Amino acid sequence: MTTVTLEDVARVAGVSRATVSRVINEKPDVAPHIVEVVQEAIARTGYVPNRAARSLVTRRSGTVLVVVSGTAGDDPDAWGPGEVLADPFFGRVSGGLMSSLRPRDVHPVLMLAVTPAERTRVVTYVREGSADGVLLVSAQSDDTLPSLLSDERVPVVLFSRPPKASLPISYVDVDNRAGGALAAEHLAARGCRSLGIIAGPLEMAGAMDRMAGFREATARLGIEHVVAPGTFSVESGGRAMAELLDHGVDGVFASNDNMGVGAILEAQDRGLSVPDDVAVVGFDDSTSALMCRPTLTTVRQPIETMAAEMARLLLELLDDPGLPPTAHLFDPTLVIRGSA
Amino acid sequence: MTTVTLEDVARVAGVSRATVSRVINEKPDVAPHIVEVVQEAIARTGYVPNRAARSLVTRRSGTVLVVVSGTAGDDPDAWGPGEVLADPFFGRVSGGLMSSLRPRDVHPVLMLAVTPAERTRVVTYVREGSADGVLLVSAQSDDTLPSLLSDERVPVVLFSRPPKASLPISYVDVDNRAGGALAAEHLAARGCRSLGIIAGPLEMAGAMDRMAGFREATARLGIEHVVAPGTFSVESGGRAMAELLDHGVDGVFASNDNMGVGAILEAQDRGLSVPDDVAVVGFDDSTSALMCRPTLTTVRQPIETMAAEMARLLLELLDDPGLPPTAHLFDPTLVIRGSA
DNA sequence: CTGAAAGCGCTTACAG
DNA sequence: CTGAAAGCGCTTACAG
Repeated sequence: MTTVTLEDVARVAGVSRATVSRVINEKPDVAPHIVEVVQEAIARTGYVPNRAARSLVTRRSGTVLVVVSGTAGDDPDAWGPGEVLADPFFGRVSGGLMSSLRPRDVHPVLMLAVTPAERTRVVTYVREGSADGVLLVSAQSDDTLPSLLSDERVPVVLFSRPPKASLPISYVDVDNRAGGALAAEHLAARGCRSLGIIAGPLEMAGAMDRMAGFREATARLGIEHVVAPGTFSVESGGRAMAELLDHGVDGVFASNDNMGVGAILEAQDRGLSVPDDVAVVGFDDSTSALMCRPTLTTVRQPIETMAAEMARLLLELLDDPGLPPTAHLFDPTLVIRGSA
Repeated sequence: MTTVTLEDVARVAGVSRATVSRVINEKPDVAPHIVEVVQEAIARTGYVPNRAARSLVTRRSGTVLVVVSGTAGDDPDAWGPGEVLADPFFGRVSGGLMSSLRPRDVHPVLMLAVTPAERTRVVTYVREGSADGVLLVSAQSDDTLPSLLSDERVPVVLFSRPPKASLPISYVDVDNRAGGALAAEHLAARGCRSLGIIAGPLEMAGAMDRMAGFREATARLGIEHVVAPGTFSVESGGRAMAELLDHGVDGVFASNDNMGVGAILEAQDRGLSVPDDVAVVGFDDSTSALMCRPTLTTVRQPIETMAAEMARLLLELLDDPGLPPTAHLFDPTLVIRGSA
């Protein structure tokens, strides 16, 4: 199985290497009959272009880095990159990315960035030409990777707004503030008089924004609310719900669906009825929203669509590096089910 | 930002390109003081080796393909590659792969293979040198990709046993048969007299094996059982449970946790108590096992460990292509919780 | 222990 | 419309 090269194809076709290269890259101005002869030679020899050789001259790898970034933290229950992978959220993001990447024959390389060394590795990976750009799924707002990439002029698009608003970086995000408001308004419209919010990890901008939107809306509506901390896990949702129930709330906004499920289970463990004694609204519209009874009313974010747009933005940026950063904020929608 | 090359570093260090290359690749037999000078020059110039140039000569990409394969099917509820990504199962596999790959600085490229063209693309990708080998997460037993890769002599390791036992391919898998037996034995030991199994998609070898193991055990124990079909989704688990309950079963084995959750919800919707009226055992020990009440008793497969071993096997194979195919079958364990 | 030189397999001005 | 030639940035025998 000695590998076939351009040279071999050229010999078989009786033309020069340059001509074969032109046919393969579908350059115009090659005589039709030559194209035919060359294609036949390619088929007969089973030729496949060597990517490294091509990359060396085109300076394109045909690959983008998908980075899941954040710090692991000490809390094993925390929202580190490891957990991100196992969360259906990441799978949905991957699926969305694929839908934009596949048609362009660009492939995603997965990388985790938790330590400083790993963050440097991300930059190096692009520098060495192994990938053309970065799709960054960054959770924490104190993550230094976005500004690192921006400083190093690495083409990058973020999933979720950048830590510093001033950073010249493209991103997609859902309007988390509006989502939090949607939850508050729905609970109020149901007649809830005493609200609670189960916050997400506050080092995440999205969790912060959901809470801010919820707060603003309750203030506007003149309803009291109490806050309990959570980590986005089912268990933390249950613990937070216990706190909130001790405060006598009758309506709860869980900052993600997993915690919403935990909240429902906790209420039921105490013999309370959802939504009659306490109503619960989640966030995400993930598969877990259907794993409880009643099913979870939730604020939906269109993750697949957002991810697809994210990839599209990066591809655009690679085609035209001069493009200014653009942000695409998606509207959340309320999905009403049984829990509120 | 003109790119720095070996040549530049060599000039700064006052040595030859070859020497710089040796230092970078940590070859022995370079004078200590030269090593120092070169490292300084590298630091000062900010040099990063060009991966394409290196690949061109070493014929190694430092990358492996992670392929999720299968046919999409007509049923939107079916178990296609798209759903595989969103399933926590895949996330756990990714996490496991990472743990073996990262220390070796090998990076996974994700690829979906649903159509024949995409299956060919997998082979081409390795042929063109874009990846050194393939980690294949293949669901369906009629998948042609394993034999295609084997025929083309592409280094590959499967997650789950190959469709044809005769194929000379390395793989890791859980002993699904033993797992099915574990479930049957546990239900029997609990005193269940009339069992049911919610089967997975039977085009998947694993689903088949779980059922076979369950069957063998019930036969051995002299207990009747009835079968209902499922697709691995929560909803299909509920539908199947409805069928089984109509048959009056008092113990159910769901071939995965999602269906187990669906089964519990269906029983409860009918006013039945789990586990008193009907006991339920799942398979996987995924996060969803904790999203229901009672929590789900389940047959655990050590996915992360299996995936890590899978990657280790491929790396080994790449280092020594002559190695014979090896199979690593992992033992399932029963995790007893509230549902059975 | 170090350097000069060949070569990996492509693409792309440059002539013609 | 086509070919000869240079060059992309490395690694690796081969001498010394």
